[in-house]
Amino acid sequence: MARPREFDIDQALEAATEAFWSRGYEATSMADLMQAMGLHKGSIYQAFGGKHALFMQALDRYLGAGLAQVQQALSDAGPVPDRLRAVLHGTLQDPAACQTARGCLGLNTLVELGPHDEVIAERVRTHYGRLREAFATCLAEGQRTGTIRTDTEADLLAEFLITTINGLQAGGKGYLSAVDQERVANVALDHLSPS
Amino acid sequence: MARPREFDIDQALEAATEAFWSRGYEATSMADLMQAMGLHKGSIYQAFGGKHALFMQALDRYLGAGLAQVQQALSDAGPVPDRLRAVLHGTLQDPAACQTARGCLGLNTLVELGPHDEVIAERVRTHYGRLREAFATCLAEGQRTGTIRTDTEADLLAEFLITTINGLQAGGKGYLSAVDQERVANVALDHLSPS
DNA sequence: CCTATTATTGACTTATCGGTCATGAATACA
DNA sequence: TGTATTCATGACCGATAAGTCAATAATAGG
Repeated sequence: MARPREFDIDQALEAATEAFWSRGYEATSMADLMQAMGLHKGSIYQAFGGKHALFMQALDRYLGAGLAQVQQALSDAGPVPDRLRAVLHGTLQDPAACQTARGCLGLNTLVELGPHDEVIAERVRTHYGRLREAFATCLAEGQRTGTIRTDTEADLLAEFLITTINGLQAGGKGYLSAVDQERVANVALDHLSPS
Repeated sequence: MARPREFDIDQALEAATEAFWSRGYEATSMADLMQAMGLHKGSIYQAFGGKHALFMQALDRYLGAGLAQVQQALSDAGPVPDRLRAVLHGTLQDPAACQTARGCLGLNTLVELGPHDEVIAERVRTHYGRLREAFATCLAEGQRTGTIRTDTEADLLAEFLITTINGLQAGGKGYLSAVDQERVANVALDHLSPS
């Protein structure tokens, strides 16, 4: 029995995510967010509780969706190496093509806020933990079916892949073209084959 | 024939580097810099010309020193794999041990400012270009002496190594312990051996 | 229709941002 | 010693930061 909200929470959160994604946390002002979300300042504070709280909700939404996407791609049918290749290639981006190479919001946040914001660091930590689990499960399957080398634990190979992805995301923000990213990704993927 | 400067430029620049390194560009205020450098605001503006100009000089100094260090380590005596291992291990850091895991200022800058500041992006781009050259030269030597695989170009292997390093630097800012970083580094280094 | 409850709006507050500048101090050279 | 020149100092500036709040609007239940 009250006045109903005039905007969609999830849609507003997505708009906020876009803003944080392209500019980073510190460089995104409330004015930027107001414009991106199409809302007045008061509405944002009432619905989300402030810049930091808004960022957390946007981050959670982003990480959750990204994780689900990866989990699905990794549990597809088809050979394990193909799934891994699809996931890695799916993350690439051309810094020349995109006006602003946003990279991955998770990585951006890890680098910008990881060492200073313990609450956010915790979220990012558990996200990368889940990501590692997803990769490790897929890699273990590959090890059982003979398409992935067995002389290294699946968990470690998973961490290696995530490290590669993060390195590629970083390179894509400035000095690595999409083609070069793909070449490097293939080098990493080659390393997973049984010898 | 004028009043001499009372502080050391390079020392002040190093203090500024420390500040930018631990907090990032946006999150470091002029007040932070004043405290870190032990200088009054006017002196900083007169000597360096403003926050952005100061950051550029600090970044140049940092990247130059880092490149020289890597170049020296990569042209050491001893087997090529040992040199590469030394360089990779030299970049690792424990996020738990350090209060604030600063990572690498070059990577931090690439992620924070790469897509938005063309002047800085250019510096970072040429830095990573030189870094790739240094690694490629060392890797090519290893290929000639039989300690590095020859089925992949040295340039590509170099880019792969830099990608790994950047991924490790990122992981070290939040979710990867020094031990785990070392494990992943070893996986990447294993990939360089001839089959 | 009345009322309780929540949403919207935009003016307002306080603090801090990067940056400027007038003043006074310290030196080298004449 | 006088003077030109650069340096150090900190008060000051307009702009903008995040955040607050009182007034108004819109709904649901009674």
